[in-house]
Amino acid sequence: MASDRRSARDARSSVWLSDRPAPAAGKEQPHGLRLDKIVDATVRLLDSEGLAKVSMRRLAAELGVTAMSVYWYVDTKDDLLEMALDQVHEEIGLPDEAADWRAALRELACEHRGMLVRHPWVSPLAGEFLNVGPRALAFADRAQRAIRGSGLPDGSWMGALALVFQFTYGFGTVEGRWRERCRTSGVSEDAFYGEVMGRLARRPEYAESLATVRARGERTVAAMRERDFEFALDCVIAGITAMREAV
Amino acid sequence: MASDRRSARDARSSVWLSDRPAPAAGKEQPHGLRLDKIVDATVRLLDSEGLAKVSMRRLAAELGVTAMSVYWYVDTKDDLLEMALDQVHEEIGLPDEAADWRAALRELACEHRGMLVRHPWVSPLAGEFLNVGPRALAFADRAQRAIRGSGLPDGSWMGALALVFQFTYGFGTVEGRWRERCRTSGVSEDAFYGEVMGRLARRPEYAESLATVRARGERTVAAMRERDFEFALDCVIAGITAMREAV
DNA sequence: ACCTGAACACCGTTCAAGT
DNA sequence: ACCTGAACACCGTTCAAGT
Repeated sequence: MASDRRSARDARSSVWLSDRPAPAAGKEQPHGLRLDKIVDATVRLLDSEGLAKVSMRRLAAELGVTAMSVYWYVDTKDDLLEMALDQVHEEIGLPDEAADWRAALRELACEHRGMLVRHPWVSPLAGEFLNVGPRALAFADRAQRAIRGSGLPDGSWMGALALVFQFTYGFGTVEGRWRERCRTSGVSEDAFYGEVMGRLARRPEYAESLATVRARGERTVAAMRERDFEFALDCVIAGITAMREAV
Repeated sequence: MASDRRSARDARSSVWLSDRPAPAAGKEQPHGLRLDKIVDATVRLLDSEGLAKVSMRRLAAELGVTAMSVYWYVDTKDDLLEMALDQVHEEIGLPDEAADWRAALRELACEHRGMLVRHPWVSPLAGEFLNVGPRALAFADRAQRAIRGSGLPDGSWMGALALVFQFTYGFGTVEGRWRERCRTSGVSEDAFYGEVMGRLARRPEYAESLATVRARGERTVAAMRERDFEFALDCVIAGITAMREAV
């Protein structure tokens, strides 16, 4: 519980790997504070204000309490962010255990991307921390059961998973950041895309490059994105299928 | 030039998309300051101290100048970081134009990963900014020429590139962060890996999951990483090859 | 044209004190 | 056991002033 806290957060550790029991809910306190309420408030604040704007003081204000009260429940801001990071992994829907490996991988990839896009602050945190909380591990676990059914030799399992989920991580990161940028500046995605393309087109050296980008032939940013994501997923599945015999 | 600066950095823009000419070197000033020297110093500081530790005051100290001097050459810290971000893209070696598409994509993927690992601060910045500086575009441009030779229908080009380079982005991000963590805490990668695995093994619910991770059968973290990366690349190439007829 | 110093409105966190 | 207030050592940036 909160009373015996880890002394300091050393550079290589994680809340989830401490020797203490995992951060638990506990019972309601006089001021209505409780670890899980604090984490929920953190997630809400991250969603509405973005990672850069979230501070311990701002969060405390949201909870109707002083900044230092939060430190009774949490050792450092990083620990709190790590808990918020794991928290949103609960949103990732896990495919039915009976699903075949292709369907399962596809569903997990879509769910992963969706979570990253709904919470653009997740990407930097997932890159910074180990991301070994219980919900993140349940997701990783399901992915591993999926790849075990692919027919790949077991030495290739982790490589294949890295391909799928590092791809969704990168794709979701860029997509989420792009959409957030448009949202906060009140510009439609298509208008912003047109603006960026127009400015790049003024540099003659990138003419050929822009032609490649435009070759998708879709009219909206959203349509191009779906096309790219779908094709990439098809490509991965086809690649795994082909590699089953290749090794 | 520095004298007529952009007024303020609006949420959706980038130094590279401003109406003004691209940030240029200019000539040496009395105090030895110059934009390119400032950017170089920023890169060095980011490499040695990490993104979190780099501040305008710290950078200025490194340059033997007060914090506010830097603001003569740069509008905001974000603009400066964007220039540092583009700067390191110069390290990415571009394959010979005669190389076939497979060799070219492989080389670009390896170079991209290498850059990300050498500069772990690049990942968060590449996620945050548009990354449309001249060096980043030259890299993107070469990748587009490579995929054009793959035989894929042109509507799939961007999807295939997204797959390759979002994967290398995610892979390089995790690898770089992991190595930095080990470096700053003075633990070997293998010792740290053993520690994390040991702690996860105490949770019985992840037994099957850990078995999957261990199936790679390599003895060092470095060897596992190379195996995963190689397999993922093979898989992408095989996938693209297979998709040429599929569409 | 270039650089400085003081100031403003913030941070995360420590520590002693309150109830 | 839980919460507060003051303080410390920082931030990015503005602004008026120096040379």
